[in-house]
Amino acid sequence: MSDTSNRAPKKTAPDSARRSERSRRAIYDAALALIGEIGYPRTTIEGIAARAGVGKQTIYRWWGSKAEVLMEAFLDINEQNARTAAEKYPVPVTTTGLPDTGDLETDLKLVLRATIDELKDPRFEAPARALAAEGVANHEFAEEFITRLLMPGLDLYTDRLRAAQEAGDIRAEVDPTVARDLFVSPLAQRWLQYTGPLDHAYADKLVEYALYGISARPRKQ
Amino acid sequence: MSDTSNRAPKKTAPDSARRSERSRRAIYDAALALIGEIGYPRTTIEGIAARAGVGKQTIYRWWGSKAEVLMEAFLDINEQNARTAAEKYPVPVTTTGLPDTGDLETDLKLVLRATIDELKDPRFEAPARALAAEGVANHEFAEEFITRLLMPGLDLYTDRLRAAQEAGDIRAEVDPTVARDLFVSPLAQRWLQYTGPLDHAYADKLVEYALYGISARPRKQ
Amino acid sequence: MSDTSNRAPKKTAPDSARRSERSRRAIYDAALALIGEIGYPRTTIEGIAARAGVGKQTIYRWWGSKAEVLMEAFLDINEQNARTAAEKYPVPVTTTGLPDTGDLETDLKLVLRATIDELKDPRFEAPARALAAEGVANHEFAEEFITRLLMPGLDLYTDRLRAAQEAGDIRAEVDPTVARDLFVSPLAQRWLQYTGPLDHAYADKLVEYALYGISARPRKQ
Amino acid sequence: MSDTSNRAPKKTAPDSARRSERSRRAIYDAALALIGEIGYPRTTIEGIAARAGVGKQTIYRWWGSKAEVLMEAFLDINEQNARTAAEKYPVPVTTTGLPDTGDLETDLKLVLRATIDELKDPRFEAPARALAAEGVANHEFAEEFITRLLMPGLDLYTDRLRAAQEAGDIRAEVDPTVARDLFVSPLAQRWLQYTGPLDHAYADKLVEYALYGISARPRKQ
DNA sequence: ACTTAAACGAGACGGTACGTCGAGTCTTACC
DNA sequence: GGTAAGACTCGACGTACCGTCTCGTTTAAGT
Repeated sequence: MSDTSNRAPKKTAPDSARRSERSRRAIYDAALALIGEIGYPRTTIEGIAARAGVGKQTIYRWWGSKAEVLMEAFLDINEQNARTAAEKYPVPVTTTGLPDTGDLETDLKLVLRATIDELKDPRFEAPARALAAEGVANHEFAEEFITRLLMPGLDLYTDRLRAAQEAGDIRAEVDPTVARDLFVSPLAQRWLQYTGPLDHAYADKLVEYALYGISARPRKQ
Repeated sequence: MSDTSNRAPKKTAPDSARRSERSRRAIYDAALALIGEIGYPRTTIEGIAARAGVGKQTIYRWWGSKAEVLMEAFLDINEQNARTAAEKYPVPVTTTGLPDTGDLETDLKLVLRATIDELKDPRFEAPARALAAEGVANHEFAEEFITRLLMPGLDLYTDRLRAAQEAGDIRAEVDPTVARDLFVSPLAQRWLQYTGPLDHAYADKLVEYALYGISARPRKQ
Repeated sequence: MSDTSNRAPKKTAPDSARRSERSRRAIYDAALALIGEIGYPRTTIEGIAARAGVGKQTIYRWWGSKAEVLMEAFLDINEQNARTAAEKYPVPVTTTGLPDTGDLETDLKLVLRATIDELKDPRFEAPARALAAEGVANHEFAEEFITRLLMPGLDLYTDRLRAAQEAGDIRAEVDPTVARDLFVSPLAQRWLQYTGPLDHAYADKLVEYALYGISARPRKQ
Repeated sequence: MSDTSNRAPKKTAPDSARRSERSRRAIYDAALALIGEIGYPRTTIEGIAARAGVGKQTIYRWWGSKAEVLMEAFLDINEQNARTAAEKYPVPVTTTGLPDTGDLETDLKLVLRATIDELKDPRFEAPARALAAEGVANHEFAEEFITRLLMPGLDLYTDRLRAAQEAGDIRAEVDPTVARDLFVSPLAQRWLQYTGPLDHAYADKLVEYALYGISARPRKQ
């Protein structure tokens, strides 16, 4: 049931059974709070430790870097959200996947709009950007970031599109992972790089253009 | 016509007329070399100064941060490339814009493939990622980064698409900036976040899907 | 008995119980060595730290300035000398005070000669001058310098003179601290300001003149 | 015959005939003002130049260090004082020497008291201490300091004492330079090292003790 | 009066050290 | 053995001045 695998130990793996749950949570809380208040670069390990009422060594024992702390803090939030959602709905959305009402266009617009709303959540913004930036700059970190945080979200889209393809709503020769990028990447870039406004109208246009094409002429051949 | 005003002075603006061109170039070279060799985070202002054979104050006098140095180094490269290109071709590509042979699909594939090749250029990689990461994390920096480096490149796409629209190749009601994202953002995200392979086949698929849509059914209404 | 209070803390006083004795001695040694080798002004905190194999912060944690380090280095030497002397002689000189053979003139000549020899000790010269100079220039520092280093030495003279007065060797109305200056200040000035040769003959003359006066005529009244 | 030679040039001796008198005075004024306001160590060459409205190079051209500037500023003050005094009195004091009324004791008390008053002049204090401190720490500088500033003042005492000796007021075998120290050095040390109060009563006692001795017994032999 | 070369103000430059901050390691005392 | 606390070594930060080096601009001498 519980996670007994050690993560990122330094010398001799610490005994995670004796780990202080209290400190772990305090560290997550302190890290997220500080990043929200003073920004990621000015958030220091020392600052997190002091705010959490924890020794520095306790952080270094269990994590390899500030970025790792932040990522696990995020994963922890996800987990809690999932648990909370599970209480409300018998079968949580994040487990089932994206809604499938049979109307692909409507479903996609709905989900993209929701994604945009989530990206614009101010509590979410600062730490999420920090995490993304770390991933851009640091290949090694990116790998963990992608597999543990980013991909699970993207796969929901891929799955929904694959389902649509099987239902005959999407052309058979289309690669679902590429198709997924047509919807998701523009959102990602507008969020990451401020290349334009990120609103519901944008989501709707993306869905229309991607589904039916922008060309005024039929495909060659 | 172009911007000759001095930028980013500290206390009492230094006299840019007396600025040492020699030092400026040495600093760009040192910064790019170090970022390539040891990575952006381990590249320090002190390291750049030492490598460039320059006093630290000379860097702090003209730039506000490591990121600013890097950005201007990039702009400087762009300028030099433009100058070099101008010698070869009477009318440089970057001024004219993207190629317009009349065949939109072919043109787009060509340009996207070239963009991908450029993104994968190993000399380009490390500093460009550093710059992008800095932009993701730091809104203030992002603004300059976007207007001075990112947007000029994106606008070439927008312009080409607008031309296609005027030529009747793209539906009239399509927003060219949104259309542009269908091609460019997937590349951006795959490069920034390693969400999938970034190759010529990918570029081709993107163009096909975006131009003609992925839907197996006609648009509603 | 001795001074166990912590001194000169910066922000939140560091815990002197956990202080590294090893580093403290290394810092004293490095400071004295550097001052001897390259002189006081060219001796830097960074240099001391590097030579002592110590972080700069360790110096800044426990001392407020280069001068304070030097003074404590001196006090440390004094302490060690006292300890060493205590091993040789059951009752150390510095505790007993100046010799009192009953012959004031001889005693004073002996002690002044010894003082001159000590002042001319080459190991002693550079750091002692630096300390004195710092005291001349800086009133705040002077206070500590005087009470902790200078006065204890001077008081030995005052005490000896007071004893002589009680023995009837010195006129009753003479102020011993002023009398002390007649012997000590000329030495001090010749050492500090090079106003003349500083040798045993000088000491002898001082004693004779001060004890019996330079006037060829009797006192008025 | 007179000294028109340039002093302390750097590379090729500057032409002192073309020297700007205006700048020279401005530099003296700025140096003394700054030392009075913020203290000697925090007074910088750059600060003096800025305050004097002068280029740094103008200082480096004519002086070798901050201390040299200060010393010449002092000599300049002396000169001006001498000139001012010369206007009042036909034969200036500093040229004639100390007063010689025939009563040695009274003369010495008068002059020592005047010296003490001068030492305690607040305008005089900060720069004079700085100069003295520099002399203590730096042998090379000390030499100039002594010959040009200190000794001329001390010689007045020596001369007066020699005159007294010739008049039969002081024993024939007494060395006047040593005798001089009995009066002057205690003042110097109390001023330099704060070893006790420096007032008129102290001056009086010094004169009495030095003239007639502190011993209660006659000289041996 | 005109020419010309040096001194001048200004300040950018390559450097060194400052005093501070934080990283990551290590030690001590507690539980 | 994990923990809170914090001293330690190390290295970079951004600042302040150093002393040197151009730059024009006065300015005084010598034509």
